[in-house]
Amino acid sequence: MRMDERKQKVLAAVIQDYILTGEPVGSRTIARRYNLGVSPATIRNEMADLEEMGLLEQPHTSAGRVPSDQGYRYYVDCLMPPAHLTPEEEEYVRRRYNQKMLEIEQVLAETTRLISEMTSYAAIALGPDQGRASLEEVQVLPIQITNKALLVAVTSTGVVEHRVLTIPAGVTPEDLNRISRVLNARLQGRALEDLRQMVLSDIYQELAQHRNLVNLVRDLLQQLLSLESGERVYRNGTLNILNQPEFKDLDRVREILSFLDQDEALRRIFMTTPSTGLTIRIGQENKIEGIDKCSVVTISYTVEGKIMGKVGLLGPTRMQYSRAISVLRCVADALSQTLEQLYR
Amino acid sequence: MRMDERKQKVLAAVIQDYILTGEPVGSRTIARRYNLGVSPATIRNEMADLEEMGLLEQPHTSAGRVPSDQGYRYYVDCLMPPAHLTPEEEEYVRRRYNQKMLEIEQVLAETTRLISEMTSYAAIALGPDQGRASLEEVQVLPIQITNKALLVAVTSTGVVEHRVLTIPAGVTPEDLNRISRVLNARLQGRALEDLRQMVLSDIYQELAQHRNLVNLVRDLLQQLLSLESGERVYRNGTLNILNQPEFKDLDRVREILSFLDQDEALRRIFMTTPSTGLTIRIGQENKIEGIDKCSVVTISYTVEGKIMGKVGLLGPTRMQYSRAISVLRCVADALSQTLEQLYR
DNA sequence: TCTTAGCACTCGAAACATAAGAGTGCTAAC
DNA sequence: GTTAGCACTCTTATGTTTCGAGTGCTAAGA
Repeated sequence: MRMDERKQKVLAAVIQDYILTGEPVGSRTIARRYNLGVSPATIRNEMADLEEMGLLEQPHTSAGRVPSDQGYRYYVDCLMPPAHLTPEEEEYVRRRYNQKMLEIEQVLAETTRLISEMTSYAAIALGPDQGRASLEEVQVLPIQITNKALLVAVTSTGVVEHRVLTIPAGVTPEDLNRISRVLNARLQGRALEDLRQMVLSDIYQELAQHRNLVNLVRDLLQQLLSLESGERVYRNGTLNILNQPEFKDLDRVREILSFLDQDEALRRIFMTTPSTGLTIRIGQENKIEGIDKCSVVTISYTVEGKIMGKVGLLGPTRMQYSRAISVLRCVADALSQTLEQLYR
Repeated sequence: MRMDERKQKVLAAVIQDYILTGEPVGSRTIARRYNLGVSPATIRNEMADLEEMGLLEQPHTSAGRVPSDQGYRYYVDCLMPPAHLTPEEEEYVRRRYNQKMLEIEQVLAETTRLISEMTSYAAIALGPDQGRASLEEVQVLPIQITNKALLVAVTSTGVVEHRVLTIPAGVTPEDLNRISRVLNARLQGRALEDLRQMVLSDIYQELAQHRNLVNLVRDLLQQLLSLESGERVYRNGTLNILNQPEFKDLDRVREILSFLDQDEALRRIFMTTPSTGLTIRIGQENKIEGIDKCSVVTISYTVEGKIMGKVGLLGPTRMQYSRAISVLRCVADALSQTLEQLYR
């Protein structure tokens, strides 16, 4: 069956109406609201064709039509009018990034907040891969008073992590200083995920000459290896799905919320997404159990042209795709610029 | 009306049965399952009395009885048999705290995880008041490569916070060292909430002699003032409420989940609780909008006899109170001990 | 050949009716 | 004071009816 222009118009009308109202839409409604210049009967014929093509579905015989995943897909690929944020909204996004934020974690947290606020869907984000990031600075700080020290590590992605260590009696601040120097000399510029395979025994040899440092150094290296080396995950507005009329079923809600609660699950969303540009996954296209009634839109953000991570949102398949896309485009843009500055 | 022994037995039976099954319980059930040696008719009379006393309620004429908030209250205060964890469970709790955890934040996160796991309710915790904690260490670290520095602050509660700073060109590591020394000398032992009222201008004067340090120092002091100074809030297992049959209503679920989502709301829960020992708030006793169908049990944890913060849980008024209490007691105990060691 | 008016048909949602069952309160007997 | 008996109440489940929205088909018209 061919997809002539009128079919396209009908399909677009059905989807737009359904996205707007959430109710199955009938031929009469289309004829009335969108003046295509033909009668309901004609539209009925077209809709029957579109159903046969797999683009529309009928919940039951006497209901209107509802878009199928494929229908949304066709709409998104071919029919959807391009949308832009208003200048005011673009300005608003820019302002939100103009706050003083000097750490990527803060920036990404703010990003998810912004996305969920502007779309009313659940916003998610994936931080840069810490494993590939290199160590930029390692310091062991003495802490007065207690028998503790602080291991601080800064990676090239600007993520700061710390670990508290117990130091054995007799270890002096000078010892710690020496340790810091050696660690920096040996580890600076090395990728976190390479640490595991590196010959840390060298360092161990060099530092553990003194008896009382043996335990400390072992502990320290162990802590270094335990630094989070995957991509960190951010989320915001997950409770927004409670406002979607299609999720009035408790079991489904539980399923989705539990899903969004797990870092690993969110990583899986991003993993199965091509690493570049904007991606839209509609319903079953998500090969992931539990969100097959949802759509996921993601976009990557970059620094100096290199992809650093991704941000995205999750909502019902009945999503305002054009809105979602324009928000994500704008936000990813502003985010990239912000990070660009951050790393300069 | 007097509360004789038989009434107590009937009330206890009704509540225990209701907690177990979640269904309104009738006189027949009580007579069958709990052998009080009297007939359903007698029990009916007692239940009518208990209803008149405000301890039981009837959803409708032909349903069984359901405990009222006051009924639970009487049960908790006077009837509930004391419960203890099994030795295995106590051992399990101890083992969970035997992991290497050197930071209070980690300990509290693990604590909420443990509580929600053991009770299937939502676990919440309140960290120590950072405002009253004193600064134990302030350091400004140079970071190689970039034009950034790292402000690290450690408070007496063992909380570590960091802030990234931009440093103007020309500032040397020695400058930063000097700044660290001065800050430490001036601020060590001061409470965070006193910083605001302190004459920071002294420090400003002392440090900002050099032109190029002016901005940095101003920035630095500002960051110090921005250190989180309230109590941090922890939560875990909030989605457990989706499993409670009494919360099958989406609106109620939304209300509670949104509530639990806000740090401020959680603080309010703890604030309205007397600062010592174990507290149980049943239903409307929570003077807080949105959780008036819930019960909250909290308990404080201490270090060297001083109250540091609180942990607790939130579930339906139909809660296994004795279980909740014994879990919280045991956990709070182990938590206190763990922190005790941490601070030694 | 395409379009459309007309109409019978389908199916779900809502309204209503009925029956079953659980539990109560009351009364009178023990 | 206790309890058996019984009428009564109210919810839940189930069935029935009605209503309306929307369809598919057919035949007439352009």
